[in-house]
Amino acid sequence: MILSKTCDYGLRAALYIATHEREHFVSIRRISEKLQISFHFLTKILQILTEKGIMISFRGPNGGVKLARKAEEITLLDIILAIDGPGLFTDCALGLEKCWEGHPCPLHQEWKQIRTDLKNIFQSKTLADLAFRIKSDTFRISDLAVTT
Amino acid sequence: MILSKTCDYGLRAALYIATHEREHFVSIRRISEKLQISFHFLTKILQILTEKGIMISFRGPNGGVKLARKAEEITLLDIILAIDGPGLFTDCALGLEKCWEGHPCPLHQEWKQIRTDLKNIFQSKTLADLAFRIKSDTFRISDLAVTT
DNA sequence: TATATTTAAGACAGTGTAGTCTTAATTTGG
DNA sequence: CCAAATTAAGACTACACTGTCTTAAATATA
Repeated sequence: MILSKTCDYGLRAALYIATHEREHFVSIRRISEKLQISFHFLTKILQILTEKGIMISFRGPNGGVKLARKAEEITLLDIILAIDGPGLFTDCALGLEKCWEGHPCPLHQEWKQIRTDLKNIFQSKTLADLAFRIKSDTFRISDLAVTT
Repeated sequence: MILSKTCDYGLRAALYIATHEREHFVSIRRISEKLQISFHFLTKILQILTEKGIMISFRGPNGGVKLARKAEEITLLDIILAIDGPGLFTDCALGLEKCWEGHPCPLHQEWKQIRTDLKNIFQSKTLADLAFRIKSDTFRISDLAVTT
């Protein structure tokens, strides 16, 4: 698994929110039901994104979470870095602690390229980009169909 | 972490063996000491590679393990598939079970390309390719220098 | 044949991720 | 002010991955 399950859920939830932005808060209960993710678990994940300043939360009736910035300004990379950290984009393919230009593992150059490609993909896609695809109804963020 | 630690260790051990091929068996104890990997843990990992037909083992004095085929004929992909399985090259970026051409997640196309690139890199590199680099002494398979 | 060497096999423990549950704090609306 | 709704926080459980240890089986050699 490239991304942790926690991160997968975080991304899916962010995409759900991005496709339902109407200036108000979306309740975590609703997201968890629509995406079939454990409510309590999702709450903890979204707390991380709130702590990191990617989302804003609000308690009480009509509370929930919403994106802290416009969906056009949040990339998948922002969310991945917040939840899984930068390891995916920095770690050695063979798991060596000390692997750099001057002291490379035998896969270093090729791996550097893959890591760059990976980072570029996640950085070049915003929540708005993918939300657009989801709204076009041919892309999905859950194993089951997601209704409004 | 892209590859499991078990897989990282398996790759490093295979590369060590490939750089020390002299037709005879290399003891796991020796590999574990040279690469600073727990002996018992490494034994279990190499048992997997033996079960999968990638290595051949032999018990008793002067026993150990060796490559079942020539280093030129074993790719990194062979070892990764044996230990971690094919998930890295098949799984959806968002962790969806049901994500395919007809029912893609919004990152499907881009992700497919990354998975292909990943697979190509691992498939195009044989143990011999990397052993050659290691012997040139500018590449390493351990955080510490590896002596003969 | 006896002993030392080495892998095989499996039980067991430690750690981190994933997931559940309960209680507290905040907010709205009657 | 009170009750309901909702996130925050933290304790707790389950499971997989990582790592350790012990015993068994196989092999070489003296």
